[in-house]
Amino acid sequence: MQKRDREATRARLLKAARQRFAREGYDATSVRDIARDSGVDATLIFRYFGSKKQLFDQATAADLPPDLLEGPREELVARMVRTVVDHDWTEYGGEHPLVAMLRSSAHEDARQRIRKEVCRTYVDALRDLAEGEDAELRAELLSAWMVGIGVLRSVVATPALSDARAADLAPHIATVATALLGRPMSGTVDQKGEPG
Amino acid sequence: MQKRDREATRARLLKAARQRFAREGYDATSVRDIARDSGVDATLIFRYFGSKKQLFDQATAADLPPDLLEGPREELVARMVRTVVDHDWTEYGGEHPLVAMLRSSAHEDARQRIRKEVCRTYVDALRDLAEGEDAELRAELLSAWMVGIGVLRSVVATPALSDARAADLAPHIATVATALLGRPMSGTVDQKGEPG
DNA sequence: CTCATAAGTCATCGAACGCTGACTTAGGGA
DNA sequence: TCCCTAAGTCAGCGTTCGATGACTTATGAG
Repeated sequence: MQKRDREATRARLLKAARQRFAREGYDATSVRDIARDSGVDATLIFRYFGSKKQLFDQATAADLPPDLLEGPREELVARMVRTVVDHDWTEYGGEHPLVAMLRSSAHEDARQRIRKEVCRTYVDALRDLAEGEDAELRAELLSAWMVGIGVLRSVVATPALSDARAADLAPHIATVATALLGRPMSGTVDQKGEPG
Repeated sequence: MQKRDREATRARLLKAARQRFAREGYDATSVRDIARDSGVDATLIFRYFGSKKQLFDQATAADLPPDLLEGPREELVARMVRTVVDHDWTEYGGEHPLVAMLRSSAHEDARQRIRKEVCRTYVDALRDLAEGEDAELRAELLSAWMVGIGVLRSVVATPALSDARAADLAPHIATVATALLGRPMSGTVDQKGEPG
């Protein structure tokens, strides 16, 4: 028996909710499921979060926009791929939060969240790199690639991409990013003081 | 009042089911929704299809693998993009069937369907074109792009890609496909006897 | 027209859903 | 130790879900 601790209980609910919502989507997840997973009474969900919807919003709120903008510009795409491929997303049921949220994309709220996140994390950052007339379109095309890689990895589970690490993708990333952005792009992220 | 016609009623149910399941996913769609949309009594769903699940299977059964393999090999990717971007998917609620099925990807059955479809439609066809050591990986990377473009268009609804026609993407498709496959690829589909 | 049959309707089931208000219990300050 | 308060429990509400079986009605063959 654990001690009574409001914040710890809240955290356990949030963690279980994140995993359930990621793996099974909003509709297929019941508040009773989340309560059972976390070993917490279901009614506390409403006491602490108000409603299932508000729990979803808080559980899937992207608390972690990784430091994509830090580092050399020519490594931006490589850093994006690393967050999609190498990052540990076990907190989100092992799937990239964006891919996970696609499962709940029947609801307009979730769609807007996805839209905002994709634009903020990928398109906006890439548009600056893509110079020329249709910079927006090329930035979106490269963003589409990132999202597609995430989808094929964790939803479609296609053989080669599922097992691939970011390093395996590096040469291809460099080629495509360079071709699409019209400027030389690196496929790998330079690690300070790390042996090559 | 329309005449009693088993096949016509079945077809109306299938059509309504396709649109509902595509737009809102499996869980957010109730058999009563489908019945209301099609103006048919809900119990006929179980009489004609057995269960909601079997209706879903039949409604989303890909009856249309477009003739992707017909035509010049160097136009294969361009043909794929056309089916994603230019094809009229109003029968599926205006969204590409694969993207629509992603909404139901919480269920393992749907995931397997998606996996089979992606592999059959995209990866298998592209692997032949990608010569060299990691042909499989490059085929999957290009497939990921196709899927990602579909997702950004209809789920994320990013501005430039949503409005784009296949012709707008042509030069970029040619560039990326050529770079990834290591052989010259066309960005457009040559139309027989059609003025350029 | 008759009427057997197939097409469509109706009432309703049990289970699961999100959610609520009244209740019980643990735990630290006095 | 007492006891007030906050943390956690419990029974159950109203609704909706997928699904069933008995019923009614239209329709075409004879």
